[in-house]
Order: sequence, then C-alpha cells, then structure tokens
Amino acid sequence: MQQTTHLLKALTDETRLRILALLGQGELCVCDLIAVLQLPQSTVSRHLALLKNAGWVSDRRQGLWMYYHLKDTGMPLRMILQQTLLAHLAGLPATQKDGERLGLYLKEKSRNACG
Amino acid sequence: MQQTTHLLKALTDETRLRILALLGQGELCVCDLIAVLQLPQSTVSRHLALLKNAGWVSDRRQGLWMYYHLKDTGMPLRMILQQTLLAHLAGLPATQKDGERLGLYLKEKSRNACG
DNA sequence: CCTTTATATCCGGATAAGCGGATTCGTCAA
DNA sequence: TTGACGAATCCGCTTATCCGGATATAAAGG
Repeated sequence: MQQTTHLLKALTDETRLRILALLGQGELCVCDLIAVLQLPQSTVSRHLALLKNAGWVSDRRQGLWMYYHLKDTGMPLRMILQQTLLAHLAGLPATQKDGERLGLYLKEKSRNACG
Repeated sequence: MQQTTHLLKALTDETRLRILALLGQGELCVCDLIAVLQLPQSTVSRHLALLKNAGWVSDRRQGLWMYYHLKDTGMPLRMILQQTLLAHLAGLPATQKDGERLGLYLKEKSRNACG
C-alpha cells in the first residue's frame, strides 16, 4: 500500500510531470532538462532522483553525462498509469510549450556540435 | 497542469486509497467508513472532503447521513486512473482486510436493524 | 595530481499536509 | 424550541515536501 502511494506521490509535482512528459519524447541528460525547464540544477537533479527512486525512470552514465529515460516495466499499474498520464500530458499547454522548447534546444545543440 | 497534480494528489494518502477501494464496493455513509477504517470522525470527514473536492467522489444527504460514492466521469484520465487503481487496490492485503471488515460490519448492521 | 565539467547531495528555511479533539452546523423528532 | 445525533469545520500541533545556493562526487583531460 505504501508502495502504491509512493508511486503516486512521485506524480504529484508539476515539475516532475513536465520531466516525465519530456522523457516521453526520448532519453535526455540532466543538462538538457535544465535547459528546457529553466530550473536550477539542484532542483532538476532532486526531482530526477525522486522519480528514479519511485521507479518511473532509469539512468545511464555516459562519460560526464547522466542520461535519463522512462523505465519499462512489467508492472501493469505503473504501465497503465504511465501511458494514460503521458497521453493526457501531451495535450496540456505547459507540456506543449516544453516540447517546443526542447525542439529548439536540440536543434541549437546539434548545430553547435556540427557547425 | 495544476488540475492534474490536484487530481493525483488526492490519491497519495493511504487512508484515501482505502476509502476509494471501499467505495468501489458501493455507496457508504461516513459512519460506515469510520467503523471500517477505525479512524476518528474528523479524519475520515476531512479525507472525504478532499476526495470530493478533487472530483473523485460525490455525496448525497439522506436525513442525518451523508452517503458517498465514486463519481462517474466523462474525463478519460480520471476514468482510467480510477479503474486501474481500483483493480490494483483490490489485490492489496490492506484493502482486502478492509473489505472483510466491511462485510462483517454490514452484516452486523443489518442484524441490528432487522432482528 | 590538479582542473574542469556534469551531476548528486547537503542544509536551513518556507510552505503544505496530516492529525484528532473541540466546536459548529444541519436535520429530525418530540 | 429543544435535544440528540451525524457530519463538517476549526485549531494548534507535528511531520513531510519543496526550494535553491553551497558543497561534495565522479569522470575525463592535461
């Protein structure tokens, strides 16, 4: 029961929902999220740690960067919650704005890398 | 977005999940819930107010009693969350125990009424 | 080693949420 | 109108959560 509330508690913060929605687009590193969300590093990192601890995301180190992605799971509750929630979030204005910012940011990033 | 977190926040308390699971069995009045949950009246009432405010339940007065029931909704997110969650909760030990207590309590109640 | 860079964790303060006894409100019957 | 009862709300208190600057880790390069 506590495990269930724990799982749900991770979803009750606007920043964390924004993060989940962004990761729904694909894997991102912490600095990507900082850039898109425009929040302090400690804040983003803290929310990611919480999401990871609750089992919503996994991380992967690549050199200095930590990449986060939605965790696949066999647990039906989490799977359905995640699917439902992402579909819902995708329709919200705040999330769409983040999505646009992510697009611009990634384009800029690749230009800097290859130009 | 706040509306979404609000909806989810209502689900992040063990007592409220127990209440939802019980109401999944059917409509109950506050005193029924107090008896089954074995919690103070003010506590139960407060949680019910919160669930109602978040749109998860509706109430109905009948004389002195306030009856609460799960609210039907056209909102897909809430519908799916509710269905998924109730199915999940039904499998948890704590919820099953509450269910048993509810059965015993209702039987006792009807005996007192008709015997 | 020492630096730099990316990330995680610590810390103190602010805000929110939960608790349950006490009080108030609403309804009904006498 | 009064009394009794079920339920809602108030209140002071405790606990949890969030914030973001400061500090600590971890990896890579010189």
